[in-house]
Amino acid sequence: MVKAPCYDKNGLKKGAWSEDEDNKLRTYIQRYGHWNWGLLPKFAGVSRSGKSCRLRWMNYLRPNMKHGNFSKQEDDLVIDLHNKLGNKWSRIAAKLPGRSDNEIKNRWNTHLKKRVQGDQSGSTSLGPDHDHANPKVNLVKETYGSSNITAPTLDDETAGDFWTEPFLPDDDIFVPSCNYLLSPFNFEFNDYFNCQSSCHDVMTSDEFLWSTLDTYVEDNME
DNA sequence: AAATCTACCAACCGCCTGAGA
DNA sequence: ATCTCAGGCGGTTGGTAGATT
Repeated sequence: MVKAPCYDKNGLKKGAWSEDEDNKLRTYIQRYGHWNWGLLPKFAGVSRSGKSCRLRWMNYLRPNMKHGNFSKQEDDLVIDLHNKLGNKWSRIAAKLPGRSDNEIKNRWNTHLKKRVQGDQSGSTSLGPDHDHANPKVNLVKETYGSSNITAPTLDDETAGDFWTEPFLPDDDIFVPSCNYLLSPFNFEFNDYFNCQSSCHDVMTSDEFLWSTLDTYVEDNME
């Protein structure tokens, strides 16, 4: 189901993400945000490309991401939006809370495309409570239910921002007890790191970063 | 029980776009 | 006006689990 880990020519890891990598990336972004995807992996302590980190965050680690089966309402909304927008997965994803463009694309290619093709030669069988006139309403109903949360207006072009704006941590979010994660604003450590890494043309492993952190802590903390 | 096939989906790759120099 | 680069997007790949032979 997942790609086996391997390494590219720069020593950056590829393939499936480990739980440890997920935790490092999640923890870093929750604390400092994704201020620069290109540099973020180094500061977060993961041996991945910035692109890989961005993808992992956007598709899997972001808060409130749903995983698993799509509801009928979600399927209907994807079909409706695909009918209107075509393969604009990011725009479709902006209308589906908790679903990434990648997930929707996969859903379309593996299930919905066949269903739509089949429907063109027959009729659809939607649930009794399905709002045929407005599938968006179905999704909002299901997603928000009777909660007090106010959903964005799905017709609002800015609604996508509601789901993709920078994440602000709250008390419920898991944060490991590492007290010296790299901050882009921690210039003292940055200088220290650059000094320590000067003999390394390329940072080849996160072990190096963490060992440097350990050394830094030993040298600078009581 | 073993081999093969199929469906699924996480992740990668390459291209495009927009911002800044 | 042109170039560079980071971020984003959409198409594709490939590993795995489950189904089938």
